[in-house]
Amino acid sequence: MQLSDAEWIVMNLIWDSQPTEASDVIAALGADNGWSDATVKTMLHRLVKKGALTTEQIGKKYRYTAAVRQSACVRKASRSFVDRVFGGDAAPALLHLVKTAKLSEVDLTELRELLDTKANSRNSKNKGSKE
Amino acid sequence: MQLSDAEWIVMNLIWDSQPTEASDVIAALGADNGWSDATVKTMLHRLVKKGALTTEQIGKKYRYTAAVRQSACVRKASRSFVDRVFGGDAAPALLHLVKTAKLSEVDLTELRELLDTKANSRNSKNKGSKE
DNA sequence: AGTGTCCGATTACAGGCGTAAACTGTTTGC
DNA sequence: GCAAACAGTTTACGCCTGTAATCGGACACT
Repeated sequence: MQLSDAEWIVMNLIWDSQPTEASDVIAALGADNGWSDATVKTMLHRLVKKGALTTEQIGKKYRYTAAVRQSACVRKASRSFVDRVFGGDAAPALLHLVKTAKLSEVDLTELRELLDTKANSRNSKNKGSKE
Repeated sequence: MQLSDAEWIVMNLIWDSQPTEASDVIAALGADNGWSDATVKTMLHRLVKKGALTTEQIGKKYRYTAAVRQSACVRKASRSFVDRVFGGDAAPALLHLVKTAKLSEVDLTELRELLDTKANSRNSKNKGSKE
């Protein structure tokens, strides 16, 4: 599922607080982004049409629920980003992001732990090709 | 400078081997991507028009040279990626990428060193930003 | 019951993108 | 010198995007 910029904004909101009604989305995004009602409605409709959202009719209103997992979309977008900007090579991408990002100490610690984990698992079982 | 997918492909090639003539780009990208000559020409033209490339006429041919720094485009694309997918928060982006990326031991080491550097510089010049 | 209101659906429209053919002018081989 | 090759410019076209107005049906209030 490829999402456009604007669609990401909508989906991020819905992933955070699904199921959601259109009015909530309209309120939130109108305030945050200055989109008109009509624009948000269009977004919702397109997302339903492309299968990223489902609607269930509760009484007379509809509730919107994500039909695609956020993690899957994130994975896809990340790969696409690394592919296009770094030619598919994740390491320079990471280096770049670390260099430019503002990271809290907690973030740094967490990242280091993750790297340690990766290094260890590599050392112990370095024949598992399970990705 | 915002580059589209296809434009990234062209620009990455040119950054790697500038200055370049159209024929080289056509040859490389025709082979790699199966693009027709016409398509590559269009890309080059559009990139010139949007200011990402410059042409200098050497004799009768033109040579294409990047007019924007790769690093600047990378920075912009990275920010845009983090913004759209992770709501501007770099830390989850990094965690995700580290989790899913295949990283060599060299990559891992390099990353850890970079993290250490960041942590140290933060500790030494910490002036109580409490956020 | 009529009218305003809310909400989803349909329609609109300009600009970007991927893809490419056609046109034009120059160079070069025959 | 003329035709083929080459290179840059113009034009084309359908789809996606961002942005939005308008339509149409159901409810709600007067």
